[in-house]
Formats: sequence, structure tokens, C-alpha cells
Amino acid sequence: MAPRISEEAKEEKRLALLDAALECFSQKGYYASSVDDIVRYSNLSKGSVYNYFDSKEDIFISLLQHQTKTSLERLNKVLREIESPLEKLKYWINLDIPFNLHKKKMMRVHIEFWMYSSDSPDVKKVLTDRFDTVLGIVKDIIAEGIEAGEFKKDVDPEKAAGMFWALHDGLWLHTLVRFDEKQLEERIKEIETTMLAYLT
Amino acid sequence: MAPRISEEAKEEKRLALLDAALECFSQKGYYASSVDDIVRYSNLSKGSVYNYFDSKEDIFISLLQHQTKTSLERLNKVLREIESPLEKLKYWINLDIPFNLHKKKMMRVHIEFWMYSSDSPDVKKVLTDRFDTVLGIVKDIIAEGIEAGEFKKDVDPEKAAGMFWALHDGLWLHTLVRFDEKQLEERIKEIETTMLAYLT
DNA sequence: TTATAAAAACTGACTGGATAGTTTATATAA
DNA sequence: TTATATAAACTATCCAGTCAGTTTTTATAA
Repeated sequence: MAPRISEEAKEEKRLALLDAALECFSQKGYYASSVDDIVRYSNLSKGSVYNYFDSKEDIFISLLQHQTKTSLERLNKVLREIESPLEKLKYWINLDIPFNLHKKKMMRVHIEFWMYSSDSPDVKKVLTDRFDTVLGIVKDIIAEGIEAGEFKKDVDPEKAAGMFWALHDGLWLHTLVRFDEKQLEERIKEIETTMLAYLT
Repeated sequence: MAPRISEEAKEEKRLALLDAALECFSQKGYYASSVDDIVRYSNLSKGSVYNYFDSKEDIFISLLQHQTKTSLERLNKVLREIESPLEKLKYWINLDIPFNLHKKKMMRVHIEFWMYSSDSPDVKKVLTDRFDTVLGIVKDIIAEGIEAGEFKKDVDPEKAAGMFWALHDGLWLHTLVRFDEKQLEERIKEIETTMLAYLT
């Protein structure tokens, strides 16, 4: 007759489940995390989970889509507010400072997505689209910067964007495995000086 | 079907099993690979596998140790034969050219090791040691290069080594997910020019 | 206002299938 | 003969997904 909870409350629970999933997947990876683990991190029962998602894989893919959507939206919003390409890049580089645990979880689960993508065309599609979008944004910023005279004319936007992003992801990979927050921040500052020296 | 085989033959079988494991783990990851999968890729039976290894995890960790040992040995051997630090770095950068499938598998399973390391102190230990060793080698080469006057004096060997290695791993991560062999090779050449320009 | 009906949402014990690891019977080189 | 490598069958465990029963909320008739 009438829904017991409102649409917003429902969406909230869905998000809470995705949050619990992020916690699990970022700690133990996709396969090692059981649905019972996710249930333990949420305030719901196992049965309820299946009111919100079709399967464990559905939770995983939904988490990927949610992360992709929100992070791109936030990024675009902020970049639109910055005028200078140089400042945009600086902002982006410093996005990862200060280090926080949530970012670490996001990055950990993101690599989990990548590893899983060889099994799932759906995941692969979302990830390659996201990859190309991000790379496209960096490339455009660099191209703008060249046009505006802020960056060197002989820089290839495509290649520079690829380097920038590889450096970013490599740094994060190392942070997950070896570095602590302080070291990450030092290294990010080093990227800033080096990349900007390379571009300007 | 052949009792009393020599030690060499035994070691050969062990290596063949590690090879089968590399195949599986690089394709599907640790958890998604079953022992039966590994058996299928080897010429042995399941029961036999347990004559060589204690468990699936033991296979995984043995693969990590084997890879670590052989790759570091090979690297050190070659680097010892090169005099100039600049040439050493150039050689290293081009180690990944030409692209080949075996390297891709190695890199894929290496990331699998990294992801697994949060669960296993043993894996973590081997990986951090390996990481520090590799980074130490790069750092030493750069320091030598500075002393020999081949590199700029104001370069910080520690930081430069960190950047170099982050770039390397980031690039490979992207190659696993998005790029093809041709793109990897182009990007590696780009690293060469940029890194060497940064150092000299 | 209140009793009842109906729908939605939740629960957790259970099941079927998968698979890590073990045992056993057989084959064979030494 | 005998030690052991092997294959195949076996066992125990785990876990994704199900479902029958319960609780909560809303609607509405009296």
C-alpha cells in the first residue's frame, strides 16, 4: 500500500550498504569479503541486502559506479571554478593532501576494480570510460595552458597527461603498500615541482 | 607415475607448478584461482601438488619468493656489467621494451601480491624488502651519476628514485588496464626523455 | 478514534554447490 | 622388494543466495 520508508531513507540505506562494502572490499578485496562481512558492517540483515542489490557482484559494480559518478562530479565542479590551467593542475595535485583514510580505501578498492576488470566486461567498460575521461580532462587543461601561454609550447598534452596520471597512480600504489601519509605528502610536493617545471 | 626421480627433476616440477600458478594467478587473481585450476595448467595431479607445496597459500608465497629472487639476481648481474650510471638507467628504462606477455603476467601477479599483503605479514615482509631493495638500487645509481658528473648536482637521489619507480609502476598499472603494447612502448620512451632531462 | 487489512521491509536459519585439502589404491623405478 | 609418485575419490568447510515467517508502517472502514 504505502512504502514503509521513504525513497530518501531507502537511498540512504543503499548508500550505507555501499559504505560497508567499501570498508570490506578495501580491507580484504572482493573475493575474500563475504556478504556476511558486509552485513556485519551494516545495520541490516543478510536478507535485506538482497532487497537492495541482486548479488555480491552487483554491490561491487554499484560501488564502482557510485564512486565514479561522485568523484567526477566533484572534480568537475571544482575545476570549473578555477580559471588558470596552472592553478587547476596545482589544485589537482594537491587534492590528495592532506592524506586521509577514506582516500586510501577508495584507492585500494579502485585497484580491486582494476584487477577484477579482466573478469567482467561491465567493470572493464566503466573503468576504461572513467580512465579516458580523467585523462581527457588533464589533457584539456594542459592544452588550455599551452594556448594561454602558461605552459611550454613544445609539450605534448596527450603524453604529458599520461605521465602525470601514471605518476599519480604509481605514487598511490606505493602509498598503499609501503609509504605512510607523511611520505605521500612529500612525494606529492615533489611531483608538483617536477611536473610544473616540466610544463612551464 | 614415476617414483624416485632425481632432485633436479623434482625442482623442475616445482618450477613447472610455479609456472602454472603464475598463469592462473595472473589471469584470475589469487582467490578466484582454485588449486584445480593450477593442476589443470600443470602436468600433475592434485595430490601431487601437495607433495610439493603445503597449501594454495604456500604456492602463492613461493611464487613471490621465486620471482623476487630471480628478478633481482638478473637485474644485479646486468647492472654490474654496465659502467656508466646514465647507461644503467637507460638500460633499466628499456628493460620493459619490447613488451612481452610474460612481463605482463609478472606485473599482474605482482599487484596481486601487493593486494594480498594486507592479509599476510609474510607477503608484506617480502614485498617491502623487495621494494626497498629496488628503490635503493635506483637511488645508488643516481647518487653515482651525480658524483660522476653525469647528473645534476641539485637532484635528490631518494626523491628522484621514488619518482622514477612510481612512474614505472603507474605506467605498468595503466598498461594492465588500458594500454596496449605499442602505447606502453611510446610511454616508456617518453619516460626516458623526461626522466633523463630531469636528471641531466 | 480505533480496529483491521494490506503492503513493504526485514530477518536469519537453511541449502546447494564449490573447493581446499586428505586419503587411498595403484604403478613403477631402483 | 620397496619407497614414493601419482590419480582419483573423498571429506569438511565455507559462503552466496533463498525463503518462510515476522515486524513495521500506512490506509481505510466503522
